[in-house]
Amino acid sequence: MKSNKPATIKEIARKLKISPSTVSRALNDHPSIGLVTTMRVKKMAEELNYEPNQTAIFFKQRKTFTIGVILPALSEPFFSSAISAIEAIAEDRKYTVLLGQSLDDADREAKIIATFKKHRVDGILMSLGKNTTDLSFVEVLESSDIPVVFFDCVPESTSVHKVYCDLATGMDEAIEAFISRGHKNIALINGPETLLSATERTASFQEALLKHGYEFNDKYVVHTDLTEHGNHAAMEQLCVLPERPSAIVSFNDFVTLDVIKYARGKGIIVGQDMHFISFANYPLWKYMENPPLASIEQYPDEQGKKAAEILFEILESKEKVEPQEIIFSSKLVLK
Amino acid sequence: MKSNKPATIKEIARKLKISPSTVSRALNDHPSIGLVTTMRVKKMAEELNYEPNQTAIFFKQRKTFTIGVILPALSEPFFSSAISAIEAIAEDRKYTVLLGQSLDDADREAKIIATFKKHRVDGILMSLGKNTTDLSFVEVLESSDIPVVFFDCVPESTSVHKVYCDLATGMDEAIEAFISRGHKNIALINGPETLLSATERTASFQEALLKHGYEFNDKYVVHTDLTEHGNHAAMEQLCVLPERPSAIVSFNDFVTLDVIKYARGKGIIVGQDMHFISFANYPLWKYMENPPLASIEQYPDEQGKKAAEILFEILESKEKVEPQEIIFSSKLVLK
DNA sequence: TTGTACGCGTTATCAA
DNA sequence: TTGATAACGCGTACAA
Repeated sequence: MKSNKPATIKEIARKLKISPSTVSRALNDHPSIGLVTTMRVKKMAEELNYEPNQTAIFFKQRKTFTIGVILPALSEPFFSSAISAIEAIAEDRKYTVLLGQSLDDADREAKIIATFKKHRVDGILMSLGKNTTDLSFVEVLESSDIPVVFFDCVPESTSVHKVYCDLATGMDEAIEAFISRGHKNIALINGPETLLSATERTASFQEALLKHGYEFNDKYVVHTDLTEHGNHAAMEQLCVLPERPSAIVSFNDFVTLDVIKYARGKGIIVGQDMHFISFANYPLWKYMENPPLASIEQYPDEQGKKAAEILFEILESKEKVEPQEIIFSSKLVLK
Repeated sequence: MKSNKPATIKEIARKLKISPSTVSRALNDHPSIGLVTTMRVKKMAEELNYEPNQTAIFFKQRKTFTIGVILPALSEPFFSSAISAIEAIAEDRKYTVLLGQSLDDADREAKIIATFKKHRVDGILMSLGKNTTDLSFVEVLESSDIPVVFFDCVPESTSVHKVYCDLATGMDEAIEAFISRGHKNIALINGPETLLSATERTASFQEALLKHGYEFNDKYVVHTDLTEHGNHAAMEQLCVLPERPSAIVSFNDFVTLDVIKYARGKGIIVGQDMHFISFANYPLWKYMENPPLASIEQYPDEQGKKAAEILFEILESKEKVEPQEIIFSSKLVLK
């Protein structure tokens, strides 16, 4: 078995009776070093199983070739897609990905950021947790010269880099799909009212209805706290309305899953008595016997890819990069 | 806006007209430093927004407080559960997690290992890809003093640390469940024959049948390459048998999803004409209208947790830790 | 109680 | 073409 202390430049130099700097240059193919010397050095390096100590190099060049990715939870297929795209880009650029799941907990989020900062990541990609209100960390990171690019769940501020999906286009297509199929009573099961993404959904829901000459009735907008119980309760609220909706847009696919299950329990036939469209485009709808009518794709991989590209653009550019805002259009995908 | 060059110990020392070593000690609450000095130093550190440069510390102590996790794909809920458990343990110990997805590609796997080695991770947790045959990297890592703990998909070697799930117990329970419900013709849709995990399944399938006094007929064992088409083809093979099986154990939940869909297309009613059990315990079965009879839980989080604990035990112990082998029992979970 | 000196592995600068 | 030296930021043995 080999020794566990990896060889260093110094050792090579000693064995060859030349100076460490010569060795360093030879290994880096510096033009000033003679061919013979270079060969000898490389041969010896090979023999001694030399491997550059990256921690020393990182330290010296003040760069770790590491980016941190912070997201709510990998259990959501949306985020596992996103991080896969990010990892692919990072690998191309010879960067490594540090992982942090916030689990929608602002404290955890803060901790992860602190850890990443300690580890001197070169940059951060982040999708905010649902409960994050304090965004002061952005400035802290900025003052440490660690760029952040947000994706999917992004802050309102215009002075940050962000990549996200415009919900309005998908919502509009959803409403249109429902209307063209003759639905009169269209409801929205929305997330907690405290969420920006929820208020956006309500706004675009209302707008889409009006645009198509429909009335907006706020009785048809209910809210869930996104727990199973909350999802069922929201559905219950809609079911007891005098004119029960026949078409429902819901906050996301997870809500729809719960709601469909609830509906089944009530004897409501999905795809016949009641139709669903939700956000996210959960990959397994195709296996369901009675899937929703459609899902609104938000392109996690495109978002991750673009966010990563922006981050690397920032890292590779010497000048300050102006805050970028990239907006993808969400899109209705029929099932 | 603050400067982007974080303050160093030297600067604090200069401002306070004391030596850097005193500052260092004060910041680390070294007992020999006077209370007043300590206070002054800390105050100045605060003012200058001092943050220890971890890359320097990592470099010096030859330790990065980083572990690498290599797994096939986060899109499998099994692995996203596992990595979440790992991340939780790592966070406790103040370690950070570097992510690498192999996508079942041996070349990618090798690349990731090389990258992790360059980054001088303190240890590695790994679940092998389906196509990995060359395990020589284990010795290479060992010679670099980077411990590896395998989980779930582990090598056969007895000289490595590994945590995995014994498939036989779950298989036995599955067969028993089928038999007790009166099934005579029980089939197995297995993965590629080249996979160790597939041969294991066949062996335990056979064993369980014999144990219950049933004959083993290899016509009832078919193989799929795990693509959608392969899954359908395997099912087709079973359907054309003279005595069509009424109960099927399949390689994993993804295979079952495809197969159930196929069965539906053929007018076969799942849970009536045909019953399924598969490995993995995919979390969304509960939303399915006609779910499989049961799923065999393989405890990704327990596996991840245990593997991480072993790794930290190795990292924290000064002596060599003997190769550990932890085997969880898989367990049938009725749906 | 505090300061001096050194080293971790590498590379850039300057000198030879 | 090569070598000596310094520096990155920190911690610590040794000296005072």
